[in-house]
Amino acid sequence: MLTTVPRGTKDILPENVHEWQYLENKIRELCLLYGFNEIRTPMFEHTELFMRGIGETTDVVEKEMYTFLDRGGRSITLRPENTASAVRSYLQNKLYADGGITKLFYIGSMFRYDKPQAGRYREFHQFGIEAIGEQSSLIDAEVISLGAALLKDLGLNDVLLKINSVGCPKCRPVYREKLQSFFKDKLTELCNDCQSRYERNPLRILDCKNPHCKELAEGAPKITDCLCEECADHFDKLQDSLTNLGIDYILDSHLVRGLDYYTKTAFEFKYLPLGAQSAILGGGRYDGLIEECGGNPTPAVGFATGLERVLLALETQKLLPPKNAYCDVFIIAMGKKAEQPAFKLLQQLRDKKLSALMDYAGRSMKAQMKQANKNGAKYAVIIGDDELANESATVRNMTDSAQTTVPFASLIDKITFEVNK
RNA sequence: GUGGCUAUGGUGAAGCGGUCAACACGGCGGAUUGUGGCUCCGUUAUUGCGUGGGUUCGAUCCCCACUAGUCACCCCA
Repeated sequence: MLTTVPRGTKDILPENVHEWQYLENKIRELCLLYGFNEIRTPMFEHTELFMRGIGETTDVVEKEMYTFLDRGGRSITLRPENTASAVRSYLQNKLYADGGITKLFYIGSMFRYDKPQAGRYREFHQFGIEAIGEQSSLIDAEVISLGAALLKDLGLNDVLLKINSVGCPKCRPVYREKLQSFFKDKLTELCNDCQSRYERNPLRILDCKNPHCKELAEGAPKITDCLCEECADHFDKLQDSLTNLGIDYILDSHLVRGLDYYTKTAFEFKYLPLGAQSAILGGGRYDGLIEECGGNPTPAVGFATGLERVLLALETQKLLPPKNAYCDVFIIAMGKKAEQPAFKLLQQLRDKKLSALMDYAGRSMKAQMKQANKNGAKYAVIIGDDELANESATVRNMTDSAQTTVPFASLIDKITFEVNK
């Protein structure tokens, strides 16, 4: 126990952090380009925020939240996603006061008590964006295009964009009824899950993987045929925008998002080779959430993407950057007398912003050379008895093995010059 | 939460109911005087085979539980 991480968590080790940094850098670069600003909200919030925001009957809230009472008796929950928090912050800090649209993005840990498997962790990381305060379908298209651009920038080509509209409080109930009457006489044939979905959330039946349910669902009314005029228009315009931008998509009337707050646009980028975890980026519009959280009715749209899954996808495609060694100079001190002068030189090089390393164990020349090599040093600087006697160091270029003798007096300048050239 | 599979040194992995548990990589050291990347040699790896029980004269190899990983379902990112 003492030397084991809790189930579903993972160390990101030094040999892999560069992959995360690479991904995060790409994300920040892109968000800047699209005018999204980073926001960092607390890792935990009042439980109520997620219950209201995400929806009490969702799986996330019902069985996946890390909820506990703090010492003051408050019910606290580790954030299972960041949209509710972003909206809370938007309201609390009156970000709407700036007028117009508020464009936010976040990167951070989320927590869900799931059964872990590859690409699914209890602590996982999401990057997401939220555009709050604009109802035009252009912003939906912008959000989707940012997602598409990210995956494309990363080199991930074999992704599939699916879109759908889940309607609004006006037209969804109508559709819901139509669906129920469609399944009414098939009810007993549906799987157990779907039978309970029939009452609670019949839209979910369309999403069922059970082959028989799939069969039964064939010919079910499509929500896109039942949208109210406003939703239908919004959806049409979104498709025009996507086509206009050259973003390929497929319509999937069975695409239903898991969280209650979605309205109108729902979309998902899939990377099929990941199997059950193929959903790498998903989002949609949530025009009702801000009001649900106590604000004025405010339209909003956003997405979230699972960084572990993106990384997994990049790994299968061999798209991750290699870790590059970072060492300009390795100093080799031979013998006790050379130790302090070498140590001083180490500091002087670092003061010049050159990355420098040395060995402290008094190993053999050969062993130290090996270390220099392993660390990817560009130069090795050797200081031993001969060098001390001559007040000069031996500088070895590790790539072409050329060696020169450089007086201590000009050593720093010489090395700095060589490395920076 | 349900079901299947798996669990050997830092890593990848062979292996058998009972002599020192292969091999490869890695680490460390060496191949004449103070020199790396290739090659060769030696050495090392909680005297040990996830943890705890059981069967047995005896288990790393058989059984059970637990833990963890993995896959599928559920759901999601």
